Amino acid sequence: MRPLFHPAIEDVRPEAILHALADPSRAAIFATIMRAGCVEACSALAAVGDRVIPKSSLSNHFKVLREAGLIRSERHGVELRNASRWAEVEARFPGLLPGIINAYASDAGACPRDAERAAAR
Amino acid sequence: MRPLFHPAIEDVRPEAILHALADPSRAAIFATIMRAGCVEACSALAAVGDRVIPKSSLSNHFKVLREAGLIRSERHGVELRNASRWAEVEARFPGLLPGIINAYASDAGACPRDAERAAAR
DNA sequence: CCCATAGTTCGGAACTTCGGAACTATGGGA
DNA sequence: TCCCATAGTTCCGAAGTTCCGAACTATGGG
Repeated sequence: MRPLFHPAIEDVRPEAILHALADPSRAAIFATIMRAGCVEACSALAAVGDRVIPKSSLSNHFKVLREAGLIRSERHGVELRNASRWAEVEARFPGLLPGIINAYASDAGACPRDAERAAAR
Repeated sequence: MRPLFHPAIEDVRPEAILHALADPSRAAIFATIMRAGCVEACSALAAVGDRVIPKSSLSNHFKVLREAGLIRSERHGVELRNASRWAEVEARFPGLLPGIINAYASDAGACPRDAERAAAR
């Protein structure tokens, strides 16, 4: 458990980032870590929207984000603090993260309405 | 087979785009369609780098790109012509596609050297 | 030493992806 | 018209991935 693996920024691959953020829960977790002034415990994110994420799935989501090079996790006492690696990733792949985060943000407005429409059928 | 389904641009979801482009073969296919002046037959893309892609996998890749809203396919005689929906997607999610395409492009330089280094061990 | 809390690992069920073989659709001769 | 060639699609089994509950490990506080 101890040695949390973080890839060096030059080993970060675009496909890993896209794969990590192609899951809306993971994208939401990542967006929260970014917005939250860059440090957040895993358990603070146990829900996305109104959906509860089981601990084991959460643990896996964090692992995927970590191994994609998107976040850095450190043990602080009994909990894990997660910081986004935004600046590093932005330097390596300029425009990638803003594009993705904006896409999800602009979609968030459309999504509830879609859900209503779907429910109305 | 006949009715090729294309989502309306407002139904296109960011996670579908990320998922479609998280596969390097599909990203390469999409980049080629874009660069090639926007129209290309499926079979013109039967290889990515030096790797041959079987017909059935190719067909599936095109389907994923189509259903993600990234390309538009039309039958022209016996073949399918594929055009990228870049402008529409760019209008809906500004910066998303350039960010992704640039990330892959800037990684392409790093990749062969990585391969050499790995081979040298 | 024991307990509580925070995460990780394990393992099986459900889902996805890959690719070969067989199939369908379209157009061009003869 | 019939047959052939070409371009894609569908089917299906093997291999891989994801999800999540249960059991486990690590850390710190009585």
